[in-house]
Amino acid sequence: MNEAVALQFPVNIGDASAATGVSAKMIRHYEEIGLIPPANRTQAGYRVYSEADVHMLRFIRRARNLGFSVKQIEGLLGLWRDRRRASSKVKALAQEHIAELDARIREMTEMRHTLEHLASRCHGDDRPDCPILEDLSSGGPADIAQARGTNRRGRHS
Amino acid sequence: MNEAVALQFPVNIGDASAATGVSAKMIRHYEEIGLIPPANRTQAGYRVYSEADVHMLRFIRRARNLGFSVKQIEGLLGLWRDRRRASSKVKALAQEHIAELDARIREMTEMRHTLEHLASRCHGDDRPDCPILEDLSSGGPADIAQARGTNRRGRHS
DNA sequence: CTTGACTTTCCAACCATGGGAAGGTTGAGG
DNA sequence: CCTCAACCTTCCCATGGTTGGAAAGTCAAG
Repeated sequence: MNEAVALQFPVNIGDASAATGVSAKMIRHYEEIGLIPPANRTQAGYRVYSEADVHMLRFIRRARNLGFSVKQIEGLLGLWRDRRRASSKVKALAQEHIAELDARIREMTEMRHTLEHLASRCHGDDRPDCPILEDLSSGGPADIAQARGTNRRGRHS
Repeated sequence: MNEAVALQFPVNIGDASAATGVSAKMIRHYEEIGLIPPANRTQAGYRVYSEADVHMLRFIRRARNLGFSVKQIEGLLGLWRDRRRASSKVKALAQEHIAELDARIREMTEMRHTLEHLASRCHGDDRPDCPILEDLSSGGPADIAQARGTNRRGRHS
């Protein structure tokens, strides 16, 4: 149905956006922060995008969908454009990102775990007592080291 | 060693921070956004915190450690203070948050999966060919519906 | 009094994104 | 030719949670 009527290049930002799934706002933003080079302009000042530009935007969206940061995408784009790149560099970037994902997943899984545990012991009825609040209220296992009893200039003598 | 010299209340923001693990910056921020009531002040304008205040700040930090948003903590604090609360409300809040965690974990796990798959097929040597870039460059399975062939006002006639 | 560790407020940045205002451009249809 | 809607432009603001710094005031110890 949406047979995609094959847009003819170059296109305006709206078409570029629709063709790539990157919002016009974000396309401008990426240009502003230098992730993509400044677009060509019509005499009226409208940005115009070539097929290659659209290709690049799609690349960016896909990388974002995989959770790469803009910083990382900058690197990926550089490698993408460099036909003499070493695939090891790409792989390293990917693995760096995988490690980040792992860290975040681990962190959140731990939270989920603790929370699940607490919730499972909460009656969940109209009585007020609740292990969740009790834990938050006073020191579950996860507490942070205490320091500084009173300021060095404390009034202790 | 850090036998915590038992600070005497009320305390300054620095001591409150050290005693709770919430940075002074964030304590002021929480006050500003109304998560906590405005602290009492000395004549000089220094914020002072009672033992109860410190308790509340610890509560907040623990909730944050579990990944609750400030919005959610607002709710938790309300329930915490309400001795006639129904534990069901607390549980509901917790489960709402668990669901959010689940969603994010699922999302990131999926990313990790895809990425891992691609990375495993990348030689990672000095040759340039790399399935990671190839996938980003042209349509892995995750692509977004295309719309709008050309603007409605397109030059098609 | 000086020193330095504290405190205050204010302003800005991060990251990625969205919202909206005010104004210019385009092209189709009347 | 004029009007109207749908585009486009730039600009500023907001989100969420946190950190950073600057400029200035306070406080206690030496």
